[in-house]
Amino acid sequence: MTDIRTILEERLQAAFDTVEAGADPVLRPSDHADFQVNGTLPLAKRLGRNPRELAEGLLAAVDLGGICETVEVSGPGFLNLTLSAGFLADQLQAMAADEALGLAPTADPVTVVVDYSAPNVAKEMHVGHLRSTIIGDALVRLLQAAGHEVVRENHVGDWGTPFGMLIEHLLDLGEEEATSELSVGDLDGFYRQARASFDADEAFAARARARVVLLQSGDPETLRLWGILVGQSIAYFDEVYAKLGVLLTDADVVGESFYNPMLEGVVADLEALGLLVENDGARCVFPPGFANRQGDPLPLIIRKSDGGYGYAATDLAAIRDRVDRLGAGRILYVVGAPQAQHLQMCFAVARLAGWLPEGVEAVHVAFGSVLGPDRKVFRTRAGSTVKLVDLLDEAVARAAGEVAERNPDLDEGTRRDMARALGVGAVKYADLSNDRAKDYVFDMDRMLAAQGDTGPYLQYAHARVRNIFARGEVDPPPAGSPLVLAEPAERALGLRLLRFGDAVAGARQAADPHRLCLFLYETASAFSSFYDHCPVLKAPDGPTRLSRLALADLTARVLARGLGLLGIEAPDRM
RNA sequence: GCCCUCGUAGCUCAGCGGAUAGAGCACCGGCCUCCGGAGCCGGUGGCGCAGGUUCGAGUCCUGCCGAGGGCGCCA
Repeated sequence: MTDIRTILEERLQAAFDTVEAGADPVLRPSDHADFQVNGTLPLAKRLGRNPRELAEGLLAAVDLGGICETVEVSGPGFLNLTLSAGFLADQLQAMAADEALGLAPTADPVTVVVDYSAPNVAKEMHVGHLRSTIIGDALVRLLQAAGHEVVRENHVGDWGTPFGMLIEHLLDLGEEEATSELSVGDLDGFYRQARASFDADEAFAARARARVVLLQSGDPETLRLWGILVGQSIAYFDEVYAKLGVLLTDADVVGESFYNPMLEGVVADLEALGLLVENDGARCVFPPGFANRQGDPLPLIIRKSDGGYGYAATDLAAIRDRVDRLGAGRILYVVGAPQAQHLQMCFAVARLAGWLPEGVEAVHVAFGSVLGPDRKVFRTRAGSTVKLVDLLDEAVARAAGEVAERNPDLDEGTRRDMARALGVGAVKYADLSNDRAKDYVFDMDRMLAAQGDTGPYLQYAHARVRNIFARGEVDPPPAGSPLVLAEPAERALGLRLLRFGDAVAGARQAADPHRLCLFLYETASAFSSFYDHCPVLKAPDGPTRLSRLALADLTARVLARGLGLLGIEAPDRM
């Protein structure tokens, strides 16, 4: 099926071309009609003509027969388009018959590498990882749905100086004891103890430093111990991912250590290109356009004065690997906003070195911080970071209370599934429905509220639709069933549903899931209004009943699919 | 000091250069002859300040004020 927007744009373009070839009609949704054409005003300005007269002329020239009920010149010279109910009904019928709900695959699929989540070995996942993981997951789903080849990369922090003390702590505890501690997910406890020994015990610190050297020199026994830490942590991350219901698995882990063998080449090649500058013993690149607080050029440190590699070296190696080995046409970094400058510098250096060719896009999909009620970075009352699992468990537990109250008749397993879908969905939706770039205040009461722009409200709307069929013991009408949009609420819902493709495309192009959230909330609202005003099972006649059932079914499918693209479940009951 | 992001209703947020700036929460008032009231319908209330570009600015540009973040060997 061809979406309405495309159809309208084609017809309008033909009319605009008669006045000035290529003039953009600037078609937009409107508060005053279904769509409005804004392009008349700039065009009139350019031609020095009266905008209303020009609009009148275009109105006469444009062929919208069978599509629009009315087209009129309005205000200073806009064209207001009101679609005909019959056309809308036909479009909806086609959409309902389409498995993909009108979501068309992209014309130019590329390989997109999405770098997200990135927890640290032997460190707890916290709310910062929540944002990266959830936003990244939604973007992966949106891109896959468009037919892009998506490579998920979880850039786990599995290398660096802290591993000296972590390995020594592991030895002090004994392998078995350490393994069991890590397997229950007390990662922060493990890390804290290691840190404490390092700070308090000089002998331990010396062992830790020696251990770093062994690790970096590839000592087999040290690598084996390191592998225990990494393996246990990744197993733990997998549990968290499963709890979150995201697509990431341990197969997507491409840790920092993966790039170790490539670092020497990064340095050598930068050297050969003449980009590397020795500065205070460190080897740096100074990409143009970056300055420090004195206004001097800002370095990207590739190799530290102690001979170790900076994380910039790893990030550059990753870019090369993604372009050369994975064939990336676009790389998305779902990373917090504070790292903007670092990433921009890496991209700049990669461009200078020719590792990031002209046609390959590198995009920092930046996001703001999660704040506590005091508007400071979210922490527990004790001042430590909040464990992601604790947060999820609390959300699910609260949802479970709600579910038990409303569905005392259901068996425990079903209730548990519902509570999980509800609790996790609430947390995800709250995060995704905010503008990525902004900080947001974490408020569990609000995200779990059943009213307002929340996950539970959307899931409820979906469950309500599904329940029409369960309660009425009817199946959704077969594909191709005719629709009638007689009531204003039917028309409003129908028009809303037809904008699904636009909403999905917009969210994908801007890498901004909150646009899809907004659409889904509006859809749920439109459905609720429709459901209140238009009896479905008790419709006045057979054709109306069938049409409303078809509209209800399409609503359920759009909500479920839309939520699915965000990584949020849509249970049939709740 | 320089750079980046953000200032929209009491609170939390939408708003793709277009008309009278929209929601939700809270508050006030309606709707149970109703298929799920976790709902629907209505009301009160707002673009940080000052310039500029434009036919038209919440949106783009400049300056100021305010908040957060970044600014050479942690990732």
